Order: sequence, then structure tokens, then C-alpha cells
Amino acid sequence: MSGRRDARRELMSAAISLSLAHGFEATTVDEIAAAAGVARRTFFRHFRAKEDAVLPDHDACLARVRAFLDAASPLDAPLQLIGRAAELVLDMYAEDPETAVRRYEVIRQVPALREWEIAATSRYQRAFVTYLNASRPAADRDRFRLHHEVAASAVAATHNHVLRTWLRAGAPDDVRPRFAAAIAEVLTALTPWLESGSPAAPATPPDDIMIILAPRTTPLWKLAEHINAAPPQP
Amino acid sequence: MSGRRDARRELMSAAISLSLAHGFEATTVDEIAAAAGVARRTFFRHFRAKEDAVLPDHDACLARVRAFLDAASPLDAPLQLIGRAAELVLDMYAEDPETAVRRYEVIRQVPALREWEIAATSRYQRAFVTYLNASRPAADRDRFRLHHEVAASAVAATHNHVLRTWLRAGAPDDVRPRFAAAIAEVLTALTPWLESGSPAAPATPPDDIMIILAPRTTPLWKLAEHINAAPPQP
DNA sequence: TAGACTAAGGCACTCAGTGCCATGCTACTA
DNA sequence: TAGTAGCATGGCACTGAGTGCCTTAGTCTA
Repeated sequence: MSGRRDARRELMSAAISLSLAHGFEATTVDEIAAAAGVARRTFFRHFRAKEDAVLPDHDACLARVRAFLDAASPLDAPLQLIGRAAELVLDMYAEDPETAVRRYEVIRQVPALREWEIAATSRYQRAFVTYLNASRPAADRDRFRLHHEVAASAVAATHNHVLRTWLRAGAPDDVRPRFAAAIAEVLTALTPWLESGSPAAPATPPDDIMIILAPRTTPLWKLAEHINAAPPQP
Repeated sequence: MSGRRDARRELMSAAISLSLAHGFEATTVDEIAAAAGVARRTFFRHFRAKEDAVLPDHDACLARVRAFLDAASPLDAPLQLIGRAAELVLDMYAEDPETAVRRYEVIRQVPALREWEIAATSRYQRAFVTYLNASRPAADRDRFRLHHEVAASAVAATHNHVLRTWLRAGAPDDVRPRFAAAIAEVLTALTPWLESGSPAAPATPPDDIMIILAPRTTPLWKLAEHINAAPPQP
């Protein structure tokens, strides 16, 4: 059992190495299997598709995320929990930064792999939405569906952005603090809207002459917005 | 040219009908081609993959979205423009609600198609982010990357939610008002944060102040001209 | 030692997707 | 009218992913 038990790891490693060397598309499953010292048929016992051998194990991670959310206390703020759940995904990468960077290198070059990973990411997002909906009393649920979609997508976007930035830099440090800072900011910005309704309406300026005082770097569209927001002249 | 010019439409229609009748996976390209009265080889001249025959033409739509954003005036608020761009995508579905509903029925049942569409959607999101980044002065860009990722994902999530809700209901009315209401709410909630700058707010862009004194009726483009003509700061 | 379970190998098959060449139709031109 | 360039299509053969089925070998247990 010692020699062959890690067929899965061998296959993953071979898939990444061969893809880095010759490109993912140009690498056949036969070659990967041969490099790992197993039969082609065995490859498909461990992976549903060629792509799965290069990408991290999102199936297992998604199961962890779901279990975490299922076990969560109703006393914790749902948004915070979603953030923690996203951290679980991040942990998967952080556990083996070297492999993560190698994977990223392959994925970056192959559209098919990028799309595969996007699809995987979207499954986490669905889990977030499901949890947020469930955390809301049934009577409120419909009024908050859009909020939950946006919140889940914001958390996912934050996760992806932090992760990619970190991987692109070669995974030089601990991602966790990076993510903690980013997610804190996003959640802070999102929470008021998620928990209630709308923000303020802008006040209204003067008459026939307009004075704009603004920093030099103010973008044009912002000036335009202010000007357009002024009431029409008589 | 009259008999065969619409091979593409015939193929799309056949692909959807056959997929609805027997399932997408169980339908082979040979069957679709035969039903459309063309050769199998012709199918792959019109579609890159079997999935493309069932899904709407995201390639063309993405091109429209990019063109729209490229042609956008810098006087419009970027967030509003992203919202308008998302509306272009929605229009593609709204143009032919019946087909959209039939497609949705197929997609809903086939995970592979769902993922294919998610990947397509993500390309719009990338275009949004690219535009938001470009709309920002280079010096600010890095401070706003996360904001832009979140904003783009929020717009995409809003679009997807409105679209899916509408399709699930059988496309009973005009989607546009539904989307307009949803996107207005989301953008209103997002705008203050998006403009607030990054973590650790620099709190220091002053120094270089611009004062514009102009009649109320001054056209925006003229203001823009003056602003752009101002000498760069040191 | 027998029997059960599990991981793996081997093989044949379907089907998506591609490359190559031939064919037929249209339009423009000498 | 013939020639020809261009383009959409057809036909064919080939690669490679993914699956079903049966066999083999190693391991665990009674």
C-alpha cells in the first residue's frame, strides 16, 4: 500500500509539471498517467476530467465550506460567517503555497482552466447565497434575495482578488492578513445596505452661476454628476 | 444562398429542441447537424463547441459591450456606464424572450451548460473591471483595484439575479424596468464606498485645487476642455 | 485457507473537436 | 462566354477525452 497509495498525488504533480513544461492542452492523459506510473484508466478513477488534475480539490473544499456554514451558530453575523467561509477556501491555497503558485502559472496561460476555476468559484458563491437566504426569516427572504446575491458575489470577488494578487506576487507571505484587511473593508461598506434600505439623497445647489471647487484630480465624470444634479434653471 | 444562409439559426434551433426533448448530453452533434440539414463538419464551422449552439452568442455580445465601454464619454459616471453595459447583455435575452426561456430550461438541467454560461458571464465582469481601472487616473489605480472588482461583481450579480428571476417566471414582461430598479438600488448603495478610496485612506489629495467659474448653461464638454487644458501638477 | 472488499489494469467503444482536401455556388472580370 | 477568385459546405480520417465492462492483484477479516 505504500508504493501506490498516493497515485492521486503523483498524478497531480505529474499533470502540473508536464503542463508547465509543454502546455496543458499539449499534454495528454496518457502522458500524465505514464509519468505517474499508473494506467490511463486509473487517472479517470481519481479525476473526473483532465482539468481536475491541475486544479485544487474544490469538491472537498466546497464540502468543508458547506459543513462550516451548516454548523455555524445563528448568533454570528451571517456576513462575517461568509467571510470566514471564504477564508477556508483561501486556506486550501495557503497550505501549500508552492503548488498554488505552480498551478496559478498553468491556469493563467490556459483559458479552459481559467473557466474551469471560475465555475468552481461560483459554486462557493452559490453556497454563500444559500446560507444567507436561510439565515433570514422566511417572510423577509424575498425582499433580500438581491442583497444576498450581491453580498455573496462581493465576498467571492474579494477572495479572488486577494488570492490572485498574492499568487501573482509569488506567494511571498501569509495571505490571511491580506484577506482579513480586504474583507473587513468590504463587509463594513456592505453591512449597512445589507441590513436595511437606502442611503441619503444629495442636497441641491443654487442658481444661475455655478462654482465648482474640487481637487485637481477629480475625475471629469464626477464634476459632470454634480452639474447634472443641479436643478434646471427656470 | 437563400436555402442555406441560415444554417446557424437552424443549428441553434435544432440544438435547443433536441436538448429539450432528449437532454443535452444525450444529443450528439451528428443528430443536431442532421436535424438542421447540414453536415457535421458544418456545425463546427458555426460553433466552437456543442455548448455554443445552445447558449446565446456571448462572443458577439461581449464585443458590443466592449465597444460601448470604449466609446463611452469620460463625462459619464463609470458605475452608471457599467450598469448600462450590463443592460446591453440583458437586451440580448430580451430581444427573443421565447428562445431565452427555452434556453434557460435546458441550461437549468445541465451542469456543464451552467458552468459554460458562468464562464461567459465572467468575461463581462472582466470587461467591467478593465473599464473601471482605466477610468481611474493611473496614480489612484492600485488603491481602487479591490473596489473595482467588487463593483463589477455586484453589477454582474445584479444582472444575473434579475435575468434568472425573470426567466424562471417565464419572461412575462419587460425585464428592463426590473433591472433598472435593481441596479439603481445597488449602485446607490455602492457609490459612496467606491469613491471613498482605499484602506488606510490617504486623506491627502489637496494642494492642487481647481476653481471653475462658469455660467450655468456652459456645456459639459467645454468644462472638460478647460480642465484637461490645465497644466499638470508637479 | 477461504472469502470479501478495494484499487488498479486492460480493452473496446462513443463522441467531441480538428486538419485536409474536394466540390459547388456566386460574383467579378477579361 | 469562359475564366477565376472567393467562400460556404461536404466528406473523410485522425486524435484524444471520457465511460463501461471485465479481469487481476493486493489486503483485510473470519
